[in-house]
Parts: sequence; C-alpha cells; structure tokens
Amino acid sequence: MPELPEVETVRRGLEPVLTGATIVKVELRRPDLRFPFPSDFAGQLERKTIDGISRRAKYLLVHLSGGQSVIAHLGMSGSFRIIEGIETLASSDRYHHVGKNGRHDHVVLHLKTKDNREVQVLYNDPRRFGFMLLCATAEIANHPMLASLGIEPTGNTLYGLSLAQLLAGRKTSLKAALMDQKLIAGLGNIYVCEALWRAGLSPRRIASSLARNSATARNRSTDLATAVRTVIAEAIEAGGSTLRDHRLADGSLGYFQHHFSVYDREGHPCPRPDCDGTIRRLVQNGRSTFYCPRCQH
DNA sequence: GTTTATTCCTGACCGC
DNA sequence: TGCGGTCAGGAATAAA
Repeated sequence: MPELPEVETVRRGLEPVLTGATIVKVELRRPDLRFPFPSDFAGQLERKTIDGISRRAKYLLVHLSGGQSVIAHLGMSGSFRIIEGIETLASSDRYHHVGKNGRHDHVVLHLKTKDNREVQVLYNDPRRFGFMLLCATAEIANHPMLASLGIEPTGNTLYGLSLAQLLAGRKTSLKAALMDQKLIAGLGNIYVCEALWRAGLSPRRIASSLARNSATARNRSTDLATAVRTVIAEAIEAGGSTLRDHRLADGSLGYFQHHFSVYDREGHPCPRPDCDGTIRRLVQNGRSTFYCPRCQH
C-alpha cells in the first residue's frame, strides 16, 4: 500500500529514466482507472519531453515540456515497471510478480531516454484505485486534488508546536486526525500506527488533547511529531536501499516490504524492550488500527 | 466547518 | 476444487 515513503521511492526509481526522456507513444489499454483518463491523454503526452518528476504527499507529478504535468496517484495497488528495449514486452516471464500475463498493465509509456535508449514504463494497477490527470504545471498547487493538502512530514515544517496547532479543536481521535490529508499529507494507515506506537500514544486519544497548554501536552506533541518524521524518513531510506537491490533484477517499482513494529502484528508481543504487552487490533473509522494497549496512552 | 459512512475494485484468504 | 463471503485500503462524495 503505497504511502508517502513508497511513492517517494517510486519517484526516485523513475527519475533517472524519465528525466530528459521523450515520450514516443502512449498506450492506454482501458478508458479509465479510478477516473476516466483526460480527453486525448495520449495525444497530449506524445512528442513531449519530461523535464522532471516530483512528489506532493502521495501524488507523483511528471512535468512535461509545453507547460503541462501529469498528476498520478498509485491508489493502493499501483506500481510502475521499467523495461529496457522494445522486444522484451512479449516475454511473459517479466510479468510473474505483478499478475498474470500483464493483465493489469493499463498504461504503457514508450520512451526514448536522454541517452537514446528505448524504454517502456508500464503502469500496473489491479484494483484501479490509482489515477492519472493532467494539469498546467503553473496551476498544480491550485489543483482540487492538491490545494487542500496539509504539511509534508518531511523537512522541517512538522514539529511539536506546528502539530499541536493542527490538532487544536479536533474532537476526533488521534488516529483519524493523523490520517487526515488536510492536516499532514502523505500518512496512511501503516505509518500512522507505527508513529503512534513509537510516541507511546493511544490511537483513541482525543486529538486536541495534544494541543493543551501544559508541559505534558507539549512533550507529547513533540514526541509525536518526532515519531512521524523519523518513521517516514527511515521508511524512505529503507525504500532507497531496497530499490538499489531490486531495480536491476526486474525493473519493478512500487512495493517494498518493510518490517513493522505493530502494523498487522495482532497477537504478537509488543517489541518495546521494557513492555510485556500484546499488540491488539481495533477498528476506527472503518480502518484497522494496531497498537499496544500496555504502553500507548 | 467537522466528522463519519459509503463507494469504487480485485486478489487473497477463510470456512464449508 | 470450488463456491460464497469477508477483508484491505486512498480519497472523493454524500450525509449527518
């Protein structure tokens, strides 16, 4: 399930191939993913060159010559695959890890790289929760999908005080607040669970309790901001190292198996050294939450 | 304005 | 082995 770290890893994997490449041809093998492709999507990409690829929250932004950008989202099952050369597409053994016969390869970009190699970039998405849209590059920040996104948990904008301000007045749970893309952009179910465990905070705690004017609340918001930043940074780092090992093997970009402390570990012992609790699962807002009832308060 | 429930989709998994 | 049911999840959308 691609959250911010996975999307950033995909971006880093695509960047050296896409940057400076010319889009020779675009194959759309169905009319839509989650949404219909923009009208004449292929035509608007073909013959353009790619100036660069950036990321905002869980969105990939592919910047094209001529002032347009592709806004791409991987949904929950989207992945990219890079195939060198033009003859290998028919080789079925390339598909074994992403599904049968490339059935869910919905988009194929035929590229000529800046050093004149012919490369195919395939977008595969079995559940089709992903999407691709077009937007004027100058207007990306105002695009409805991106305009109301909150702060990035990377960099230096998320810290105790800024987090406390975001949570002030929120009557919902800490878990739901951290999942809210309008507050912090890019966190999903997995890293929210992990960050709350690291900070020793209960997912059921009322969000605004971290915004109170007390030393305890300030410490908690600082601990949580630190936990969010470090869990994201470590996952990006882990994705980068996985990418180095993985990319040469088969060109796939998208899923990276990390080790989690609590996510999907119901019934396992809490990994905190001085805790003898057991990881539990509960459902909040229709989503599974994994946490340790012994050390998260 | 805030919060919650529903919807989209398919593959994996479980019990019978 | 096969069938039906359940679950997972991001974000738009509707509803409360």
